[in-house]
Amino acid sequence: MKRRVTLKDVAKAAGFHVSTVSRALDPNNSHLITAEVAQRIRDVAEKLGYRQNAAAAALRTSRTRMVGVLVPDITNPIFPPIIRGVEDSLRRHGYLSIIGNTDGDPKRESSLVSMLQDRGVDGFIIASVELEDKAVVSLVEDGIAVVTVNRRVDNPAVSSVSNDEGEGIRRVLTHLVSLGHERIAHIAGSQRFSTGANRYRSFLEHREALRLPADPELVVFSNMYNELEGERCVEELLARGRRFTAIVCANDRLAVGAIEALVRRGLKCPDNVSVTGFNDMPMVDRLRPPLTTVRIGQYNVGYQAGELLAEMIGTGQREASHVVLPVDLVIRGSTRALTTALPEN
Amino acid sequence: MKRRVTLKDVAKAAGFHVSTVSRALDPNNSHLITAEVAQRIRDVAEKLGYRQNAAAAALRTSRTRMVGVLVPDITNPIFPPIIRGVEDSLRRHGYLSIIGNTDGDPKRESSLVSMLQDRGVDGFIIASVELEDKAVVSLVEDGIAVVTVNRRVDNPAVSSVSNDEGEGIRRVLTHLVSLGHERIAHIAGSQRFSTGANRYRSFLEHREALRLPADPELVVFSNMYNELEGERCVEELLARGRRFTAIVCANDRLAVGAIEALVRRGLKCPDNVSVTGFNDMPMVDRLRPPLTTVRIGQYNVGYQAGELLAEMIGTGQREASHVVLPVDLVIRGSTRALTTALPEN
DNA sequence: TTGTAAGCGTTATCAG
DNA sequence: CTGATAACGCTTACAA
Repeated sequence: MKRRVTLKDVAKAAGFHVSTVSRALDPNNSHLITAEVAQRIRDVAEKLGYRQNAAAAALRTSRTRMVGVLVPDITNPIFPPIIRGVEDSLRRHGYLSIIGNTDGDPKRESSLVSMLQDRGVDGFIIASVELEDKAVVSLVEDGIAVVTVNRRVDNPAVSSVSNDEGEGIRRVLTHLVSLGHERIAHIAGSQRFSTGANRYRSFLEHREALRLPADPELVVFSNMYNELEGERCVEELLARGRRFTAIVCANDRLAVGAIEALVRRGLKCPDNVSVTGFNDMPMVDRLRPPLTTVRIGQYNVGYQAGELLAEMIGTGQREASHVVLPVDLVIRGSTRALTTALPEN
Repeated sequence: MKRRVTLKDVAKAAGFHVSTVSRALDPNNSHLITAEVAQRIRDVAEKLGYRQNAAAAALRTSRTRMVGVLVPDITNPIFPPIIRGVEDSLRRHGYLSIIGNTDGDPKRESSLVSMLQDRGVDGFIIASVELEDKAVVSLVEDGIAVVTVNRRVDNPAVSSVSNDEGEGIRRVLTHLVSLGHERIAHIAGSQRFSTGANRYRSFLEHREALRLPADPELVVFSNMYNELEGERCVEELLARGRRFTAIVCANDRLAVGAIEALVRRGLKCPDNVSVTGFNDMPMVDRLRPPLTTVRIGQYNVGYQAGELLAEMIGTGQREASHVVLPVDLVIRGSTRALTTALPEN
């Protein structure tokens, strides 16, 4: 295990001073150096296998070229493509991403944040925020570069890249209406998250705009975005005894659970009840029935967040931006035109 | 944006020297200090909001408490649980994980490796290795701590944590035989990967042990672990015109593609052909039909790899270990007893 | 048990 | 354009 080659080694071998070598090797400063000297130095460095010691550089410049990426749980299929987008973007700018799983626990989140701050990350991309997220807001107030992705904080000072949830829900509802549905239920996401809150608000808004019956009993709130909650919410919906012919779910996992619960109760999707999701996560096109859902550009939302953060770090600019990306309705097998026979549950 | 609190600040505030403060704050050295002094210092540090500057510590000790985690593509559903296991384990030991996607490209892999070495990571967990992986072997030869996870390198000097592929295939085959199947095809994984090679070898081995017909035309090799390749392989299998009543696929994604191609050709699974997968990745229990597959402990394989790496880093021990974890057969709907009517394709 | 001082490898400032 | 020098914040012999 041999000692790493340092600037000093290169300097000695090349016959120049370390500071000259440092400049020659830094693209931003190499123009200060005679071109051929710079080239010679680069050759020597290459030959010796010189690699910058990132810790030393970080200590000196107090920039680590690392960013922290916080997600609730990498295991949730929605996040990998987002993370991938973030990483690809950030890597192009020379940043490495450190990923942390918060499990949606604010305590874990702030402990992770401080762990990453110890490491001196240059910024944060956060997918795990809640609408009221003190940790994130105070990060921003301290002048740290932060971009939330997919979700937003209820504070315009925190930059974000998110999806056009309103448009997604509008497209879902008009699609269902075009199929003849009127009594449409909603399994809402947790209102602690901007996604849950926005989709719910849009549901109400467009339900009204489309002049659909506004029965509050047709909305049930989930606590988490998972299949089990989807099942529970359908059970609750059925228990309320209101008639409905379609369910708009706040995300795909809820929809998957919802369909499962319907089947268990002898109701078929889409024959008896149409169901829609949100996100178009991997595999939902292969389910039976394939899920009608709103496609978000998962990779892209991550990529754009990376770009935005890189710019904030690079320029030192801390003015907040809010990027909202377009969505698409993907019509598949879980929605169907209303026929004569309506279920009377 | 105020200056960070340093040891010196704490020292001044507490009325001790920085070295004393450093020791007091380091659990490994605090025993060298009068207990109450140590406590007082910790209190002051806390009050001032002291956070260690990791870059400075790393520069001094040349240990960063970061590890590199390389996967082919985080977007592939098999990896998130593994990564999660790695991270959870490593975090308990105080390490942060930096994840990189290689896309299965050896060039990208070695570029990532050197990027991470620049950053001075203390070790590597690599899920993206091929059987002949020069980059990884030379890493190990340089004395770097490396553990491969899920896959192995064809070199016993490289530590690994993997699954009992042989047992998995054995269970699959005996299951199929118990259902009356005899002419069993195999869609093998790429032989560049230990998983593909092991599962293929085990297939041959147990096919012989079970005295099944050994028709080489019943094996077709995929190039990548994805659905499209599964489809292609089934097409090839059908084109060969040999009779078969079951297909053992080297992994779940191949199986998903295989079933799709079968359906397209008017063959039903499991009615006409039984299909098995490997990995039990998320969602395959919700497909139609739900996939019979071999369950590996995805989280656990990652966790164990993290433990092993942490130990290697901690002790400096570089002797290779090879951990092989048990697997389970999960019988679901994609396999069925052979009935009278055999398809004659 | 605590203090002193050197040095990890860079980069930035200042001279020349 | 290049060289000398200091300093980033921490750890660790060694000295007291």
